Amino acid sequence: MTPELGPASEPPRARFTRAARRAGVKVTPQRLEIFAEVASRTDHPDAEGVFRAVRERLPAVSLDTVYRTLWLLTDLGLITTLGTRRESVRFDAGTSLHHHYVCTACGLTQDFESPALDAIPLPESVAAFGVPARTQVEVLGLCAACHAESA
Amino acid sequence: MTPELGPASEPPRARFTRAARRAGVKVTPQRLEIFAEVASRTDHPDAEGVFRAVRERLPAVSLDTVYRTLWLLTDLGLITTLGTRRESVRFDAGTSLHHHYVCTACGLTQDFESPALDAIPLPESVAAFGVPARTQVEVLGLCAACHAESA
DNA sequence: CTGACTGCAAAGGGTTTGCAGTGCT
DNA sequence: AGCACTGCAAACCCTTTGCAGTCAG
Repeated sequence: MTPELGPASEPPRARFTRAARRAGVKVTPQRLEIFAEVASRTDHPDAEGVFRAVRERLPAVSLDTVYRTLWLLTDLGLITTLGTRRESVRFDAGTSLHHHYVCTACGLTQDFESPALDAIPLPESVAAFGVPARTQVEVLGLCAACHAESA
Repeated sequence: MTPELGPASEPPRARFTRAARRAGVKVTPQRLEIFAEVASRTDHPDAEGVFRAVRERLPAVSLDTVYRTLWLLTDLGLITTLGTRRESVRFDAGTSLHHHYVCTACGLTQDFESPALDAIPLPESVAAFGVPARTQVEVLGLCAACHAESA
């Protein structure tokens, strides 16, 4: 699911081209433009945001191509998604401080507790963002079931 | 947005009743049942999952009441949502290892880097879940703008 | 050339909302 | 008794899918 993220130094278009050739998928102007857009941004745009930006250079792109391409890039390991995957919102009775183990393949989220992780010191730079309330560690990986399946 | 999570020891129904009285919202069988359900679970059900479970005790509940109640409980600070809020999926060109500062009010997510956080030792218990790939720290709080607004 | 890819439009699934009736306070 | 709350059903939004034409390899 996330084989490698590749060298950050190589220009986006070249990186995509190499990854696409290797995976046997076609290199199209839409895909180049979409990857270049995501790679150039430090905020975390959703599909709509990418669409609006890419449309300025490629007026004919369609939103569904943006979606298809973003998931393709995810499968190629060139980008990742934030938070839980393409699922519905999940709720959590916040009765105790805990951390999450999230399976990147199926989205299964399991809690674990760790007094050591509860007390992580934050870098000072965080203060610039606002007022932190709590800190959670998110461990991303494959769950046992998905790992067995991919073997 | 998340004033307090309250004592975990108090029974769920009593906790909800106190919180509701204090906030001036009504205590209904549906709300009691929905909160009791979420509080009793360690997995992270979505609205549909809560709905199915609650329906066994309250056959007449409707899915939209479950939604309304879950967001009410979130506003009361009794439960939280997992991952980013009720938004669309966001994408991230994963070029470097970074951590996230997430505003619990507006969902704004900002990256920051911290070599110290990159190297957190994980507790051994995590190995039981599967094969970890990477670890990210998620700092939850208000962003500067939302904090200013709530003041 | 040929199959993968795109754009279009319509379907899909999760979530929200307007309304009239119900029940908590 | 009054007003918040519920259930119903329709609306909504984001995302996905089927199809015919197009283009990269």
